[in-house]
Amino acid sequence: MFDLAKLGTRMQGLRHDRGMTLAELASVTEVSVSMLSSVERGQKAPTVVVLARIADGLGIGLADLINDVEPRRVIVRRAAEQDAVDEPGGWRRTIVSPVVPGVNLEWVRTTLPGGCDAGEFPAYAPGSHEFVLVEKGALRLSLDGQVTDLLAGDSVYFAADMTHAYANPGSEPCVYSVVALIMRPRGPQRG
Amino acid sequence: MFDLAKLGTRMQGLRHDRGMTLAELASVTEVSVSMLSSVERGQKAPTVVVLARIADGLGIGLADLINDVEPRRVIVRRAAEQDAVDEPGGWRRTIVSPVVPGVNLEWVRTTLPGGCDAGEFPAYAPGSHEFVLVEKGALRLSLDGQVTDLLAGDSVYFAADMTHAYANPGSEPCVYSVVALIMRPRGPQRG
DNA sequence: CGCTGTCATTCGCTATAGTGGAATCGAGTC
DNA sequence: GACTCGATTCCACTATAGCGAATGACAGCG
Repeated sequence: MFDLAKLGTRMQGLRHDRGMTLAELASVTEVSVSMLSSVERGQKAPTVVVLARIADGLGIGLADLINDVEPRRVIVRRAAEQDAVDEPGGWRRTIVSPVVPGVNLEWVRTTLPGGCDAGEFPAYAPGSHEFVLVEKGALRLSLDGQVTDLLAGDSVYFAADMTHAYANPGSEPCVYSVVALIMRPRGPQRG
Repeated sequence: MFDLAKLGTRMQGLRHDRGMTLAELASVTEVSVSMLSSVERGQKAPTVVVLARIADGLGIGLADLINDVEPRRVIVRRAAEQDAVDEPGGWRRTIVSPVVPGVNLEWVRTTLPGGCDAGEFPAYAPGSHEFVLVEKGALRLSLDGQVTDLLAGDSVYFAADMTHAYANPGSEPCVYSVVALIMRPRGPQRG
């Protein structure tokens, strides 16, 4: 069940952080003072439209307003800037998936020696997906420059239309599998 | 202004991806069919409470439903939070792939004790594909009754619109991964 | 050709979100 | 004390979210 009280508390905190009164927020959001007060007290459940106006008035995204209300079972990292170095070494990759006509799925199992960098891969066409499972050791995954460290058992999904690089930051070998659903680029496209 | 039509379209897409009807989603979410239909068509603005129930019924976070501007790009699942299911018979399966809206890919890693039979799975809809990689031990794969024995390192592809059964004929444990691309015809589906 | 089952939409009704206003209740301040 | 300011709570009222049931729409089947 959705925790209205928690949402209200969070809303009030954000409003106070900005030094706003209910009346001020009301004039910005076009939501009545009484409604704002009710929502902050968890006494009424706003519609998404009203909540979106409130979030906008607070200068944040609607999802941000909700994110902390719901316990997050996953970690989200957004694409940032591109910043990666590549240097191929003595690593080994195994193509697991047989080539099947009409199926654009690739399954590659890779073993990276300690300290080895598998290099950077270009962004695929939008709509491409990639899954990674670390079986052994540690893997450093860079997505458009955003670094994520993974240990054995960890798995990741990411939209593959961003540059992605794999490296083994540890000293012992790292074994990981990559399953990729690759979309063919439509029309002229680079990469 | 909040785009209700977009939210509705997204909701409907997610529901279709899961092969659910309005009635099925209604029974899971405790939201009436008519309300679901209205929201999908952008004709009504649900309250956060209702929207939270819908998101839950779709198996995603509320923020994910709302965050249409920026669909989730990166999802990390730590080893500690992997869903491990212990099936009767002493075998264990781990759902590797995070749930990604719009992507009907399933990645399951299974450990079968010696002599264990994981049982038979029904045929999926035509157009479904399945890949298997044996990491350790031996695996006996039965496809529409035809038996294939696999050893560590072996991999196989098969069109998943046939019945398929997994068993460990040896005495030592068998570890294997299955990547499945499932097409949704209709009706409830089981992994 | 109806009959039957399934899914989606529309319809009538009730519950409640949401408005505007006014009264009330603090805690300061002069 | 009187006055201000912000928040809360009442009120009457309207708009609409949300429900259950009826209605379409559309397939397969005799």
